[in-house]
Amino acid sequence: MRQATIRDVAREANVSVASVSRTINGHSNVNPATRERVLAAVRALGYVPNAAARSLSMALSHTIGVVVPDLHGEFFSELIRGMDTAASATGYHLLLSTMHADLEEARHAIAAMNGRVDGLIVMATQAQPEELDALLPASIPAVLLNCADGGGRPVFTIDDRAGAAAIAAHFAALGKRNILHIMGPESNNDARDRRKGFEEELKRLAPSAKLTVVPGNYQEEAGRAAVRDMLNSGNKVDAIFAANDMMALGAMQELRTNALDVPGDVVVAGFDDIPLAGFLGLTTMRVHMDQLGAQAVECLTRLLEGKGGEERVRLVPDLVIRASTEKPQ
Amino acid sequence: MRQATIRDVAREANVSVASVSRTINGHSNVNPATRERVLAAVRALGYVPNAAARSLSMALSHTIGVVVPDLHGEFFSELIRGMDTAASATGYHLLLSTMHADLEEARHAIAAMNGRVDGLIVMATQAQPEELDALLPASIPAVLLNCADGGGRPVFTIDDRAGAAAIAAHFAALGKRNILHIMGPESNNDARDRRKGFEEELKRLAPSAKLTVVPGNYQEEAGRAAVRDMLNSGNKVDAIFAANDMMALGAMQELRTNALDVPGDVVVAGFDDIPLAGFLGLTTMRVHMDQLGAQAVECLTRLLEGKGGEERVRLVPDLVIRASTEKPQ
DNA sequence: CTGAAAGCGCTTACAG
DNA sequence: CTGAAAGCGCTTACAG
Repeated sequence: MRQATIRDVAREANVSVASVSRTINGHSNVNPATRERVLAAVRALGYVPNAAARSLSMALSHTIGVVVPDLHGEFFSELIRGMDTAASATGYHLLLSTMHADLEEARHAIAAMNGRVDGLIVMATQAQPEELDALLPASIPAVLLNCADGGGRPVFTIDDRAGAAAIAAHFAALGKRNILHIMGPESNNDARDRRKGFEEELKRLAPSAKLTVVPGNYQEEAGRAAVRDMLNSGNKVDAIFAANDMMALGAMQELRTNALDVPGDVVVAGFDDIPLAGFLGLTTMRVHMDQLGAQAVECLTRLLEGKGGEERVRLVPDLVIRASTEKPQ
Repeated sequence: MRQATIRDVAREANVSVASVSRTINGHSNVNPATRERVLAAVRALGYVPNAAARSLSMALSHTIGVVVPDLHGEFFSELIRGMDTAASATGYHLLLSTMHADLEEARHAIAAMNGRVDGLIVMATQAQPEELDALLPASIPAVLLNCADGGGRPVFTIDDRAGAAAIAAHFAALGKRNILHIMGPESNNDARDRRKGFEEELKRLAPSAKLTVVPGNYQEEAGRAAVRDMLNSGNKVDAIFAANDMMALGAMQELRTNALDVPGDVVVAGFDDIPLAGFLGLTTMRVHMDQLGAQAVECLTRLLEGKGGEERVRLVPDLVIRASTEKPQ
């Protein structure tokens, strides 16, 4: 069955399409009697305005285009969920595309969004400012996620350095002085920032502490291997910070397998706060991806309403202390 | 900067908009020289067609509207991810809305999609067929998820009964005869189906087995409580099936706390295969929400292309045997 | 192979 | 308060 259009309603109510439009949109300059006739016709025909036609006419879609590398895992689902919450709270919708870390795909996705969105939220982590300029249409505002440099556009990021620094402060407060850091992949921005933030804060708060950094790959086994190597080398470590929870959990298990007590002999901390961390009592940094998504949407809607928007927001993760470290005194 | 339109391109290339349109859309009836001039103008102006205008003109958006109750948790994120994979493989986009189990919100979301989507995928689990008829526009096809009755529309569901039956068969094959089922909330469709499927298959394969069913609420603590009650009552159970993984994990922990061996004394199985289940070695049913989403999208695109579509697909979960039950002989 | 024109379903000055 | 008309940016018969 064909959807009724505004003309069908106008005919049914014996008025012009202009009057139907005014009634639908709640304009005040409509005679009450006319309004009633129109509303009756709307009900009778089950009329629902065509949003695409309205967008075209008003050059406004009340839709936000979202382009992310992937949709895999809690990280992205929380991000999208936060965006959805903030968007629907302000009457916006979400048009979703994945780009698989491929700028060509991103270009395609953004082209397909032209005319259907009022603004964009794009996570193109590795993109350079010039690439972003080529990618993003100059005609609509865009907010970036986890980009090093947005080339003047608002950027929202998780503050990895501040997060890692919080772990360093926690270790320092516990009096730990022989510390192992299991790094994430060297090629990974977050991994580098976590290491840097941890190292700098530790140096600042506990200059006498000894820090050993070993490579890792974010997998559980890397955490286990780091502990085995440590034990073999005879290095007397009293605290371990792994760049993510999976490696921290691997380290924790391996310590216990070797009859070391956590947190009695060695305290362990991770990063991300995956569900397993809560279940197994791992101290970690909780990353609020939903808040990041929500804030990005709010920034974009402010831009769309011409109310400006922050330049760069770094969302600091929360330290969640659990049984794998002691509570500070 | 204003986006260039097809008229700008036509002027720049000194042709009519019709020729620009034909070139853009790869029609064959364009003189090569004209085509080149047009393409040059497109490049020069950075022209990108307005997708909303095209949709309106062609009455085709190549977009699928997705309405789900929520975006929380792995369940939904996997569903959306599966949809995205299938959609982008066939050149479709996803317009996303959440309805929070509220039919009025769903109506609103669907109204906002009118004219912007070619079809709908809706998860309105509790909706009756008449409510669905009132909710869904007759003008475009819709595919339903996890609905008991789609009122003639295609419905895609997880086959909870078959999944639970697989656990029953597993227990029967292991020779278990004194069995406890920890149910999910009575009000929950899935929970009821899981119980029913388990009970029927057990009766069929092991008529002599004794089955005790106790209530639960999908929380870890309900699993623990069920085990405590069982131990207090002196009931000699040799197998436990919990309606979801969290309760199964609670039960497993509580058994071990009480010096019972899993799977030696009691085998335990859950449902869902959450990440924790893998980490802690819980036997469970793996639910492929991504496949469900992908199949729903494929069904809908087939409908859109007039190629019909299945009426009702029940996706059977996979039995994943881990250390919490023995391997069958 | 090409262009002028109508049409997709809306909104909004403009004139009355 | 109301309607005829132009316009949003496209596509597509139609005529040439």
